[in-house]
Amino acid sequence: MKKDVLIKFGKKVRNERIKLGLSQEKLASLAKVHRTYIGMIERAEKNITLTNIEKISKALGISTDQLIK
Amino acid sequence: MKKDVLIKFGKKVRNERIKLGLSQEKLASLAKVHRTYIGMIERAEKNITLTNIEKISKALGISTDQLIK
DNA sequence: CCATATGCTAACTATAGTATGTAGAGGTAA
DNA sequence: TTACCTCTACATACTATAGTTAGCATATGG
Repeated sequence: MKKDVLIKFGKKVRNERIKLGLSQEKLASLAKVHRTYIGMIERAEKNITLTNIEKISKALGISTDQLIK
Repeated sequence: MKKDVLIKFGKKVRNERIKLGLSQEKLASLAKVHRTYIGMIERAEKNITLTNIEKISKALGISTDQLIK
């Protein structure tokens, strides 16, 4: 029931986060979203909206389309 | 209060839709979403989720990241 | 006149996003 | 061992809003 597009996105977020040596909590505060929300996104449990995709991509320092691709 | 990222996305959708000569209704049925929803997206009135971004990009025949960029 | 396309409102249902708390894994140190 | 950390998974409940649907308006073209 988990959508491929969400799984792929979650993996991308986790990879980029770890690459930067950030904890979920650090990334959350950078992106100004809740701590547990980052975990949910990485586990593909939530269907993220475009504005939050943008927030997270900025926090990760990469372009939005790069994070989707 | 409308977010830039949503305005940009809406314009992109409208441009691609018109380029293909599709009405909002035709695009909606291709993407399997409601007619008025396409209008709302193009007018940046809704904060679209990743799964719907994918639906619409597929209906438009372009990649998801292309539609975001 | 009629048909097609779009904007817009309003109401509703489903779910995104927030927040708290608990538990467990892994590391470090005494 | 035991006692702390830090990080993450996960459950739960709540609030905000995404997404659905119907209806009515206006514009344009046949």
